[in-house]
Amino acid sequence: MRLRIAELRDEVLRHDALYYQEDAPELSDADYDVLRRELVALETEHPGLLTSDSPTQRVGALPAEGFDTAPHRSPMLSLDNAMNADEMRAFEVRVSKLLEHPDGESSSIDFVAEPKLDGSGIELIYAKGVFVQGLTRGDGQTGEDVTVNLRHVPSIPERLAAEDPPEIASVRGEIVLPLAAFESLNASRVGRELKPFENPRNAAAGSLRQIHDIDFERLGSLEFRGYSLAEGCPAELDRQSQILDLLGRWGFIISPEIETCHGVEEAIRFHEQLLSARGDLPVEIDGTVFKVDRIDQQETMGTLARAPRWAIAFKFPPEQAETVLEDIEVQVGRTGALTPVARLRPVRVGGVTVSNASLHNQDEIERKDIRIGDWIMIQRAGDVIPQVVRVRLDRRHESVAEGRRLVRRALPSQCPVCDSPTVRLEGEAVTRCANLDCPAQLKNNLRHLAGRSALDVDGLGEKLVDQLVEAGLVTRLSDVFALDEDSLSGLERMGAKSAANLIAALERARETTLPRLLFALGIRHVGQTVAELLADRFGTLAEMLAARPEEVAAIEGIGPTIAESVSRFMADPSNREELARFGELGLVLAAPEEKPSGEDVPPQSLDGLIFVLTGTLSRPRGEVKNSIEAAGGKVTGTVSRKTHYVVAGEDPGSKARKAADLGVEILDETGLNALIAGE
DNA sequence: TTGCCTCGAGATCA
DNA sequence: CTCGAGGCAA
Repeated sequence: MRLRIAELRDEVLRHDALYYQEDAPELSDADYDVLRRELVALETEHPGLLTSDSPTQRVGALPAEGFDTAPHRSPMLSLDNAMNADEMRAFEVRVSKLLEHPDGESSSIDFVAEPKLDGSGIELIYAKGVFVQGLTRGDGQTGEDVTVNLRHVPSIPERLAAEDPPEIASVRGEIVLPLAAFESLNASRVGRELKPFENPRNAAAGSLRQIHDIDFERLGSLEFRGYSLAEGCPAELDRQSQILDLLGRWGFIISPEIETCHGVEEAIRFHEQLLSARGDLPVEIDGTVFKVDRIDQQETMGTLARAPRWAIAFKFPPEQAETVLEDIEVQVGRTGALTPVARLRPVRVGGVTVSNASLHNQDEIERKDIRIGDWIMIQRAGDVIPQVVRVRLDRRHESVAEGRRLVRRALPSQCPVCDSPTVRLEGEAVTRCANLDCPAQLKNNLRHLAGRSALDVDGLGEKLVDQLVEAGLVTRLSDVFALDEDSLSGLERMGAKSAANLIAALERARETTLPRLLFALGIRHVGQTVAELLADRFGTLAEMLAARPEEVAAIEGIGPTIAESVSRFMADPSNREELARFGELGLVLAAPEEKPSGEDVPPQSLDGLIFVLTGTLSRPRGEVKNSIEAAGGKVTGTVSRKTHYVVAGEDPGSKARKAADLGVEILDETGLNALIAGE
């Protein structure tokens, strides 16, 4: 027995090395799995023989903290949505216009229709046909490197089945957990006295983020389906449908339901058929994705910052459920706004259990005639946020109708937290607590100040903020910087170590930058963007405090509302005192940090320049536009004094004349390319 | 908004 | 063992 265990350990270690270091596994994942499981089983049976150097005990090869991040080869964008057939038709009109189709010819546009998989978006990189890296979507620019986990997903080929694979291929697709696998995985988890997963989507996304004790059963039940090739597409392919075929030949699973539709009406019919087949599919889907099939047309249309213009996600109607509105609670936000929140009898909808939903404001409650005790219909809109659709008036109980139970509770005239009078300004939907020192506002402001894009105070979370305010340790924002180990002792879950950590975090947070400070203050209408603008314009806090309202209002991108709010804040004596106190308590402003464009992004040769295109260019306009935007420039439609360059192709239109009139420089394509190249 | 994962550290019990 | 914080994904 001892011998067999030693043998297995050596084998597993050897294959680990082949797999992770050499990138040349000899065993299939399944065979490796068998080996490893035998070892685990024997060790479990004979705990006496378990040693710490066994590969089953090892976490070594994995990063100690979280996953590394890595940039995507090109941004992973999202898709525009259509919620109904009319929005689909509007999409088709946009497409036709961009392709300059005369009316009536639109039926000639081919769309590839693919089920919209409800999983987790992933990019796989193949170098010379070998799987080398897999990333989550992340923020679209940068994702988490989950390669180690993806190597155990059976439908991700280790090698592309290609004669002559591209140097680099970037295959994008979705990781899903098929329903059958979800069921058996949960059965097995229950058998092992683990909590079953709530829904396949979260189980799949969670599987990718495991870092210890890779769960082979879990990863083995995932499925990857490919849907695009962001890099490495052979030049002879000119349609999305051909790319899908290629991915299939390379060894990827492609959704079998995929079809090409001619024109929008056919697309709408496909979508309806898919909806009725939804329940019979092996994986969860939440709509249909339509892409313009021809790649030259995609290029002509181009891509916006957020999403390509040549694709759309036609979503299925959101799942709805009925439940009882048990109470309406009133929350006080950072700005003092009172928000009514529905407390619901928990109900499953769209794979999760919903028990809260915002009711937004008083008008909303009245418009829908929502009363405590009502049966209401809820749905999850836009994938995420639960909303109250309507009241089931036919199910309204007599006692609710007659108002014997608490009905249609208006937002109170007194703040539920501090009892100060509330106000609702003429023409505004929000009701506010007028007390600037309201503890609820203070708590939220403190949370905001501690947030990652503000002063970034590590470890200062919601519970701690509650305690600090309730204990009276913080009565205004600057008080956080007066905290010390002594004052913290006595708070819940606050031992010596936690206290020291918080003090250290505050010490780090004391050194910050002007934009972060301006954002951290929670000035109305000042988010990260406006804070940056203000900091760019004024440079120092002293300048900021000395700024005249007209100067603030004159900043490009800042309108009268924001300017008014900023000026008022800066003029307020108690705010000025607060700012001074921050300084006294050690807050210092360092030079502004590098803009996020810093390291990996090449220098932006066209930064801030505005272009107008005219005439026939050698490439589709969308392409030219993309390359200008990729270099940091902007392309607009009309020539004005703000235009920096007009790019003129073959027989230019009136825009070239206008440019000449306004004295705007005119470039040909050669000139443009030189400019992009940085000359 | 919910569900998932990880980490550090406090709380609890043998 | 449990909790709080933090991060990620839809």
